[in-house]
Amino acid sequence: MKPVAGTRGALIGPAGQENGYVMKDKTITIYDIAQEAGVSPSTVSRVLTGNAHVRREKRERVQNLIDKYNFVPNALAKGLSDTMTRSLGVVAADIRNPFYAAVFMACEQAAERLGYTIGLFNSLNRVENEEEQIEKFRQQKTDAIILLGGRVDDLVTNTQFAEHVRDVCRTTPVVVTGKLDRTPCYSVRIDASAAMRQLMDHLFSFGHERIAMIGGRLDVTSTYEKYQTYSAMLHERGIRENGEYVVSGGYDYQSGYDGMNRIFALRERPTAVVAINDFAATGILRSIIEHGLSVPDDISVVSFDNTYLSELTIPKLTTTDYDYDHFGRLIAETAIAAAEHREPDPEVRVGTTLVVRESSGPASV
Amino acid sequence: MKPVAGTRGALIGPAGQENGYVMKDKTITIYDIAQEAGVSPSTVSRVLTGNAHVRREKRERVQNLIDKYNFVPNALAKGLSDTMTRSLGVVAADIRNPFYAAVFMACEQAAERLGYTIGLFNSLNRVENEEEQIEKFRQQKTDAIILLGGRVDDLVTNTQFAEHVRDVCRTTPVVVTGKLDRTPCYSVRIDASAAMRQLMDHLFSFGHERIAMIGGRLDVTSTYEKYQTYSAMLHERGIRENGEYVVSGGYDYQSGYDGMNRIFALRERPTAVVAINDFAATGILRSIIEHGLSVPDDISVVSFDNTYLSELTIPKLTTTDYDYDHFGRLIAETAIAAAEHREPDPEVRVGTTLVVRESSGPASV
DNA sequence: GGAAAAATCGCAATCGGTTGCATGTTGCTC
DNA sequence: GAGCAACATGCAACCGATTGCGATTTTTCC
Repeated sequence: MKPVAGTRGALIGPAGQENGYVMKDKTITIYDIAQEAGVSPSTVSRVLTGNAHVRREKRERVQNLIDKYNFVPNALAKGLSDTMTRSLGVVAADIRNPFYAAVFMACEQAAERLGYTIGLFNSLNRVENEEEQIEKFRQQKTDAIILLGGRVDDLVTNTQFAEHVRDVCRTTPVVVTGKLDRTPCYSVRIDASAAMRQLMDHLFSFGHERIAMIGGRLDVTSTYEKYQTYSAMLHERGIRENGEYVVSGGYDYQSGYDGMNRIFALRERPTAVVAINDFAATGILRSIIEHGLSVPDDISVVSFDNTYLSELTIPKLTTTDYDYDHFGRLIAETAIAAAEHREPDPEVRVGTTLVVRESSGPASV
Repeated sequence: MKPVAGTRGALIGPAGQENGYVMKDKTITIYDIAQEAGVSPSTVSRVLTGNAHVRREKRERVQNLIDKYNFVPNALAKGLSDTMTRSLGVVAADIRNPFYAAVFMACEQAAERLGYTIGLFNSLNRVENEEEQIEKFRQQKTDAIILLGGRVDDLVTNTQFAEHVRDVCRTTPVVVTGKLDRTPCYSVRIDASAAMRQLMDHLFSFGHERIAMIGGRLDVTSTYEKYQTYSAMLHERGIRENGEYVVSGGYDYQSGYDGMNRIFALRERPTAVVAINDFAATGILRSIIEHGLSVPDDISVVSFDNTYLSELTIPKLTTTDYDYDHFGRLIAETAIAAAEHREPDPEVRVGTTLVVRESSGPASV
């Protein structure tokens, strides 16, 4: 930037406008305000931050100028001298997924209430991207970094990724919605196990015994926990676990659709299926309809997440809800508390609620 | 921040770790690198930015240290002296809406490729929020601000909002996906009129004449354009426009559902309905099913946006697609070009493609 | 009324970079 | 080998805030 002629704090000229073309106004600084108010920049800074004594008369004089010029302090400069930028960096696996969108929103709202700003980035689940963005946030000196889904959940690539995160943790607190072993970061996550329990209990109460589980990769922590619980609960009831009923895959429509088609290839089909999430459930619904059966009369379908998808399918889905506002708030609060060295609980799990809608019913004979 | 003892650029100590507790590492700066490399900070800066001559030997010496310490230049400091932060601020109406999510993602990907970072904020359509966030971005000195949907589309509150935006435009380029009259900001938007034309032609080709339009507020620019085209095309065909067939409302599931129920209250029902977007279409589908009719046999349903929703409904929706990657790229490129004073086209419209799926068919008798 | 305590407020350093200017160095040309 | 352009590199100012220190003014209290 070219140095401005004269010393700091030149006079504030009239807003620039030149023969039709918009001209950038000179950005005004505390020096400008200070000069016009006849005080020192320090004083302006003090009325800005508010935590110091300034004589009433001067305070008002300065405040008026601030209002008059619609002055906003430069966050970069502030961050530079403060070491606190009051900003959080979020890396989300895929913001198009309604689950992440909901969490992000809640998180962002909470952060905002606490006076923090949020930067978002989508990793699209590519590791390089994720690491790259974490670096970018580090450059920007965000006070904390939040990882929504993505690699934090993946037990396989976990090792090398954890390595990187571990490195980052040494300079910036990191909170993840998954589990990263032996890494000093905060974890705030859904109690996947409890959610599965609710779903299974619900199905049992309807007399289901042949229950399938479709979608999700077992190397993802939350999915693994779900499977563990699924398996355990069948055993508790003395029901033989049928390996063919567990079809792993992804977390989208197609995975649900393909998975259910696989199920239909079996000689004995289940009376109920648990989808890994609402998204997959929609694919499952489609497959069932295409096979000429109906939900829940022939087959019950339940899923996780209670995103808005579960209300717009036909039939509406029975799912588990997480109170997104609460979830998001916990994430934001944890991140901020960590940023402010208030040592938050390093591991928080949030509960779930069963939401019964139309897609589940008594087991067919 | 407490001043560090000694002069600038103390020696780099070993990574801090203390009886189990993680300790923040000292953040290293170009001064540290400079000292250890035995050169001046200017030189380090020069190898960092790359656009200056540095003797090969020194360049390598510095580069090695940068790698060794995994040094990342402080973006705040850089932004302070540069006046370019290479960051964009995005204010989205509601990121949970798959349309905005898709646009945002595309936009973000494009910006990233161009070396820019993105900050996101959700206005949830509340004006104060929107203005407040714009201010926040201004403080952060983002090089440009992008407004996705929200108030930029609203013709009513437009006046006062435009006032504010006009103010912002004087310091930061603004690009909107709508239309803001008499405001010096860039507009990149869907050709809503063309999209409607494709939908109507498609329906006409199936012999439909009694066509309803459900959802959307006429005081929103894009919706108004759609309605204008809808109306004009009926007239072209010499079809009398039935006022009761135009049911305005919101842009969500409920609006579609309620709107369609209203239609069913009429004595003569339409043979086809155009939903304001995929979201509303899902509600319409529900209403039709509940009335014991089927799509598209009894009624055809078409909509706008081609979000992933249109593929997971039963039946899958016929909609208009926008090539989101292209759309997002245009937005990002416009914003960046403006930021770099390269005067981009102030008004760009992106075309649409009809995607025929299962929800439309011949008019029933 | 006078002294100590408290409130004001400016100076100047600092955060971590970038860059114009000035001062060498090198390399080329003839 | 002289002359000159291009290259290298350091110094110091600057971006726009914050803040400790110390000087000055007010208040408060006996």
